[in-house]
Amino acid sequence: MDVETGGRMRSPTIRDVAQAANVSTNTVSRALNNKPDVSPETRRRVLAAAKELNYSPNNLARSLISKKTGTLGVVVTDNANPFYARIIKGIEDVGRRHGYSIILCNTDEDSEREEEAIRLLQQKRVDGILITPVQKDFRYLEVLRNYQSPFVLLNRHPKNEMVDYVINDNAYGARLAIGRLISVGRRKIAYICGPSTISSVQERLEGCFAAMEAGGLSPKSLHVERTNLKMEDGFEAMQKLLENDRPDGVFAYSDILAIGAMKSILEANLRIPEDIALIGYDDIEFASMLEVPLTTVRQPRYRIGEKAANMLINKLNNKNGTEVESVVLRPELILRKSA
Amino acid sequence: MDVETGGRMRSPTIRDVAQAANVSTNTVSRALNNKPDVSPETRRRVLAAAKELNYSPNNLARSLISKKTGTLGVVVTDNANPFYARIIKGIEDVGRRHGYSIILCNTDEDSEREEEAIRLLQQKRVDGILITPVQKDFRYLEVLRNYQSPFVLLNRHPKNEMVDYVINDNAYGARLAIGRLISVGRRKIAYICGPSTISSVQERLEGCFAAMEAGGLSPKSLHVERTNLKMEDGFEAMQKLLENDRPDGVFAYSDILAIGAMKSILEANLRIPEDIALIGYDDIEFASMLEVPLTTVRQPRYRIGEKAANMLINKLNNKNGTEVESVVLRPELILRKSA
DNA sequence: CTGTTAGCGCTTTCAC
DNA sequence: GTGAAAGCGCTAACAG
Repeated sequence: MDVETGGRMRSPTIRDVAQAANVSTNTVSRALNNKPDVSPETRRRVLAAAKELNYSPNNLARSLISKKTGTLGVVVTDNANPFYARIIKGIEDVGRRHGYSIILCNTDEDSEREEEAIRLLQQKRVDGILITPVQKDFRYLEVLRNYQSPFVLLNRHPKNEMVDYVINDNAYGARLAIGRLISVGRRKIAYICGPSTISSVQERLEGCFAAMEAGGLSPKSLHVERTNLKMEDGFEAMQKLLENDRPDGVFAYSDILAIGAMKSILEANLRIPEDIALIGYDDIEFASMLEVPLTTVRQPRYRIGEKAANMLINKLNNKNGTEVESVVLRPELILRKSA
Repeated sequence: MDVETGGRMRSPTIRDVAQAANVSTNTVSRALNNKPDVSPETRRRVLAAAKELNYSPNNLARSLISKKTGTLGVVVTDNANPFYARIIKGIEDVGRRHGYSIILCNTDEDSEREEEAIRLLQQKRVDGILITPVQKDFRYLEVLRNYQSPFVLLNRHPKNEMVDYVINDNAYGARLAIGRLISVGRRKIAYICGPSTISSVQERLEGCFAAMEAGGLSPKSLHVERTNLKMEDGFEAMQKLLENDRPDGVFAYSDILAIGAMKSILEANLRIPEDIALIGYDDIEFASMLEVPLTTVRQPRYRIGEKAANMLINKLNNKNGTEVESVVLRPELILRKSA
């Protein structure tokens, strides 16, 4: 309900409630915040007045004083990517339980937008930030650090920097994948992946090399096909691979890329896994429902979100002092039909 | 960069900048906001000082005065559902272009949480709200209306109420689906759907009836299988249908339900579409990549988000006065293998 | 128990 | 052009 003042409507403030209840604003504040030192009778009157006026406290004013907004910034490359969508869900659940809401920003893998997003969140004075960095450059780290509030990195992290992050063991995951391809007799193996600046891309690459070595194949023989991270990129990358020196085993950096690759393989009238064995990464919801159910390396996506949110909230409460924490979750190979 | 005051660090305020530049806070404000009446030299000094101190304006204080937060609330049932994920993306894109960020809230189809979310957004003084109502009751409407700011409903809307909303033509979409099932010779048709309180569920049901009639089948013969909206619900609903009086054509309220149903059908060693033709709704990204590529009714998900965000922002700018606007987008049938 | 005063960081009059 | 003063809505510190 709004309050009328000379014809203009405005939402009721604590002063309106105070007047209605015939007390000072201070008393209203204390009654509404369940502080002691308010007589039951007064409290009752205040509550009644607040309800009557449909009063809703203005968190902006509160935050200005408390220096806490109860808001976390979440920066990802694309909220519609099922991988991130699920992580966001984990963050939102944990956040809500602890009284935080989240402001969502997409970067679409664009460093400019990433920087804008961080600055914006900073201006809105979010209490902390959860971010999957674009990693085309390092500006984000500088901007984040100039900001006095805590942040936790998701999925990607800079080498040799002391920052909090939650990732999965990318090298291990890649070893599982390549190991599987080798164990089903594949010798001409390709890795379809994204830009080399992205830490998870590179860590998986190193895992690939290690697994090749361990499997008695020359790491040099691994065909690394670089592209971007959209489904179409996977499609095109696979087409290239089909055109020259077709592999018999393909490991894709993500399920999204794998799906693109799958499309390409099937369109070429080749069979999966008979002609080409295919393995993805992430285990998004639909991996099991695909035309060829996808063998993939599962990351605990929801838990990544949960864990990161919990870490951030602990930091906000100043648990564990200023100690830097990194969490590496273990992925697992999910065998289906594609490899 | 932070400012030190007796050992305690705090982020720099406009006063710190003013001191550093040897001007009043007022002048800083005007310089930073590109207002006229600031000499070039002063402006330069202010900007330099702000940069030096790494000053970031506090939007809370600004918003307290301007009564605008540059934030929109987005309330959906589940951000990880690909249907909503894509709508959110549309909202985020439009919002960002117009200077709005978004606070994301999930309800998980729970009216309590919906009410909490709206109240929270209200306290945070978001400029407007975009919401897919749970529609288990009507409290949300009351709460939204008590709030002085505009809102736009997504996908679902109450009957006989003057509110702004963006939906797709559910009855039309359902007619396309049922029409298709009939045209491929199906006579025993089932509709797997959610609770009857949800407007889109009922509108599609009415479309089903109309299409049955038009196709020469008794509307009464439509088997309506009510369930909830998760994939497992689709699975279980289909199992029930298989057990008693198996249909030869199934229309599912959503692709998610259709996927559950598909699993159930294939597990029973029945063929799609030979034994049972199956049609979904929404056309989520993966519908075309499923084990049996899904025939479905496509909704323009991204555009729903875009359109709703644009409507809301127009209202905020007080275009179109106070006129209530409802937008009904036209869905289309996408023929694939399942029907 | 309750009211008064001051101030969070900023913008907006209104003087000068 | 620039500064001083007031105030957005609220809470914290201090009186009484």
